[in-house]
Amino acid sequence: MSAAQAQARTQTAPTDTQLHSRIDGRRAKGQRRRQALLEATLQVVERDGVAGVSHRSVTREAGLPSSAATYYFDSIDSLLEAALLWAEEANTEPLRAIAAAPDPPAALAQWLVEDCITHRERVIAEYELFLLAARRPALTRAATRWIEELSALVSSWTDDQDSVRAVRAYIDGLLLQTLVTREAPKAAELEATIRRLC
Amino acid sequence: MSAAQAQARTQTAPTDTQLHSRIDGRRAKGQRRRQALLEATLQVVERDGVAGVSHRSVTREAGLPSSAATYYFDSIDSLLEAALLWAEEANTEPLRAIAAAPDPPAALAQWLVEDCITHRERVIAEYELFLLAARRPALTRAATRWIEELSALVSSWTDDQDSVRAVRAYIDGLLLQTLVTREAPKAAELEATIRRLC
DNA sequence: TAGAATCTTGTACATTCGTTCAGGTTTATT
DNA sequence: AATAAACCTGAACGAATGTACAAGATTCTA
Repeated sequence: MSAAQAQARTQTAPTDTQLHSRIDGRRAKGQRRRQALLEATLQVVERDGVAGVSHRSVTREAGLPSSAATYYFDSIDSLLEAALLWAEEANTEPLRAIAAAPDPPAALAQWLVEDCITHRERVIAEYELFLLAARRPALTRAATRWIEELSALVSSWTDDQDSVRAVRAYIDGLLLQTLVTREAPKAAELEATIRRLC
Repeated sequence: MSAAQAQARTQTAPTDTQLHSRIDGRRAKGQRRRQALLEATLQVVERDGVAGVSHRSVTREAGLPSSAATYYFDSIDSLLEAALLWAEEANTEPLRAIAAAPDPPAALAQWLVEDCITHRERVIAEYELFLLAARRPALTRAATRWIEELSALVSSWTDDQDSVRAVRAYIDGLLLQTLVTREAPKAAELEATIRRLC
């Protein structure tokens, strides 16, 4: 019952704001809290990994009552899905800037290296959620978003789809190994390999 | 105390078999059970992910009393570490065979594609543990093993270390994306990209 | 402002978790 | 065969987990 209610609420929320002339304050608060839970979830994943995510840990992080997690999200999975989607959306803007740079491959290489170093925990969190999608179909759509955005960027300077796939795979693999070995990749080498693959 | 005892036991076990003229049956049994716990751990990771690994789930899988997990391993981490190391060792033999094949890049490509399809859960499990190493330094050594073995193989047909790193990263990234998107990679494309990177 | 509708949460429940250790069991030694 | 040493485990502990829902709080409507 509770799950079905939450589901219905989540789905009707967007259309409802259009039906009323004025925004329903109750719904608005709900949206704000949903957002807070997403940020809290990402914080927890960064700090303790996906394994650290529980209704209680997330709500504690967000400063909300523990029952709020059950109330605003059907399940932990839907919370993780939304969190991954939101995390990937944060990459949209940087990727757009890179596409507009004078030398996209160079800009991409530099951004990746910096991201890995200054936001290590965040990148680990993203890959944990990414890999989790291999098990939970509910997360697949969110995970695919990263793949698509990266593809779109690479496609802006090459038309060969095999090359796009290759660059994409190379980047994910390099980041993964960087996270594990703790050895920062060299931007120059990264850039050179990207060019070699196009 | 218990942790220290287990540690000491683990470390002295191998040398002890050399000290006695006959194998100590007690130790032998311990080794057998330790191995059983490793296999059980990998089974659990394949089925339920790293999150599903607990003292109880592993011992249940192995058909041993729940306290056995605490007895034979200091912690869940050391159990996971040993399991990852053991899992990677299972790849040693196939990689050696590939190195001896008439066309290593082609053999590698084919093996990877087949592995991804027929042992999907197993590969997911390996990458989960691999990524976990980014958080747990105790797992780093085990994770590095895969990197080193793959490097050794690629090094057998190219001397350029940049190329070795690139191929390694490409392979890991491709497998990762394959697991997430559930789209099997084409061996021909994989092989072609590997060659392009050398 | 009163009442209705909706949203929110405190609380309780049954499970599962990691850990501990006294006591039992197995193996080696004499 | 008897003793000693090492190995092993059942049972119990407090802590943390997901879930459910009645009661309370808030917001809208008339």
